[in-house]
Amino acid sequence: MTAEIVRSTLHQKEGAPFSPDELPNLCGRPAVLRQLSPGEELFAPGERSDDIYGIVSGWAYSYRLFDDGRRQINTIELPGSLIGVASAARDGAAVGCACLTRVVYCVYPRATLFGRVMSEPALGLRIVAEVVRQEVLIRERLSDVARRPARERIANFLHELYCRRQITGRMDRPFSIPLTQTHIADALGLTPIHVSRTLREFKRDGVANYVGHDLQIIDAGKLARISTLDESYARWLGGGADAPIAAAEARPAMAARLA
Amino acid sequence: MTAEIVRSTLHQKEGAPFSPDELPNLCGRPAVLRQLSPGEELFAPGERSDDIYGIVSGWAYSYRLFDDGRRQINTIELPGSLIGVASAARDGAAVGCACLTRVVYCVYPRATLFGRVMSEPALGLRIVAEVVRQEVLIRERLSDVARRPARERIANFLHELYCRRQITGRMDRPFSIPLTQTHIADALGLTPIHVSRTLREFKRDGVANYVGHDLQIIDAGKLARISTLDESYARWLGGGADAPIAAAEARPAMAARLA
DNA sequence: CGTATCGTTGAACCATGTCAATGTCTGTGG
DNA sequence: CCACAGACATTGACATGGTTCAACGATACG
Repeated sequence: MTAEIVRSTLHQKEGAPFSPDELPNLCGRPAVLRQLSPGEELFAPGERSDDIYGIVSGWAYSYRLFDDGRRQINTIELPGSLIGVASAARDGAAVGCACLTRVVYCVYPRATLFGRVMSEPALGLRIVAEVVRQEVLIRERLSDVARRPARERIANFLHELYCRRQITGRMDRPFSIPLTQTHIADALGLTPIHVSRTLREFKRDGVANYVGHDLQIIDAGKLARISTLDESYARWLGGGADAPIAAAEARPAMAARLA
Repeated sequence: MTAEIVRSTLHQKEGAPFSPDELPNLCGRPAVLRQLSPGEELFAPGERSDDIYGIVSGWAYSYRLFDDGRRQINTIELPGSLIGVASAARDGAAVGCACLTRVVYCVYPRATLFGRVMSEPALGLRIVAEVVRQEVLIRERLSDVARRPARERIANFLHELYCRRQITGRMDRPFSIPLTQTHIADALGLTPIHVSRTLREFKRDGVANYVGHDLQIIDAGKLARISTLDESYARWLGGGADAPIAAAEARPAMAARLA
């Protein structure tokens, strides 16, 4: 039993460690639920919060604000995301989290959630898995921003979202993304102007186009071809249809010292 | 007692969740210890490993390798770091971890470490804290790479290392960093050539200079002035001399539903 | 119908990359 | 002790992707 929990927790077969359905009961009893409209904030930069949030439905983004007014979008949060675990590690950091669509989420006081871990250790492992999942996304973004030209960078970003879409709940067709060009720019370290130019090309090439305030993916195949996400990553994003892994059984550590 | 563990885990007062001293006994009994020389790898890209590593002494860096041969350095690992928690989430990712100096580290089979969490839940929270710590570093790096010009980017990077130095064990004076210009370039998304130019300026301005293969910080004050790390972050890096936090006590979650 | 928000377009500029050559140090083998 | 090779760092000339500035266009909303 223990071994099984460990195995399933480490090798996430689902899109995220937590499914939106189970979030309200994560602490054993029903959590507080709230909802917000597009543009509103779960928490604002500089605000000290002792809560952790779980997204039940909708899109949000967490970001950091700089003195000079610039904004760095770190992650796009979809249903199943746990928000605030990392943000609060360093107190006083100017991080915030705002909604892109209508968002329903639950609230866990930190102490309650972590207290629950003490009585239910497997929850701790799942939280580790969730934080790790976010870290993987950010590492990937870092590589993109550091080394890829704007075109690939944007394509990778959109492709990532396209792959994560199954978590969105609805598998719309065509898939549409509630992001402004300024959001994209702030996520990727570009200028809205340059995003505009690049997206213009995407439109010309029949890859993606704005419909109202949503960016619609017209041809996912073309998008995938422009993007440089490798296939195994794309699969992992989509819910870990990764090759099955022979998980080691939990057993006592071997004792040995350095010669 | 529980509340105390939760509190101390969440608001890390030390430089890292784990101290190098306690790493060998993390799983309850002495872990396997190994050591490597500069340039050798704890694990190589593409290698599938079911182990997690804890750095006891020395410097290492974890990185990702691309098809085109490029390398993205994600984090500089210092004593106390837990490596491989994130790397293995997505199997088959081309990530590796290599030594910058002689490194002593311990090895935990994943299943053993996570199995231990089941019997000692507080360990789970400490692992969460460690993963979160790394994530904060990467988010910061992302902001730098996305928005800062090369000069600030490099200054921030060096300043970060300078602040983390107390974890290095020896508080050398002057502080020296075992990184090649190519390492710095690969960490920050720059060209070694441009790093060279910028470091040349740093030398001219009496900020930092190479001595042998180590970059020595000559004037930490000047470095801090060039860098844009905010003060609270610098303190956090240095071991969380953060303002004390009134930690909430662990208590039952309030039950309430969305109206 | 005025105002706000977001996207588009063009022209000029510049931080950084690219290419290519040279310099410096260290260790090694004859 | 010298010759040589390998790994890094330095320097200069040139190319360019992306920014900046500035103006204009479209769409939505009260």
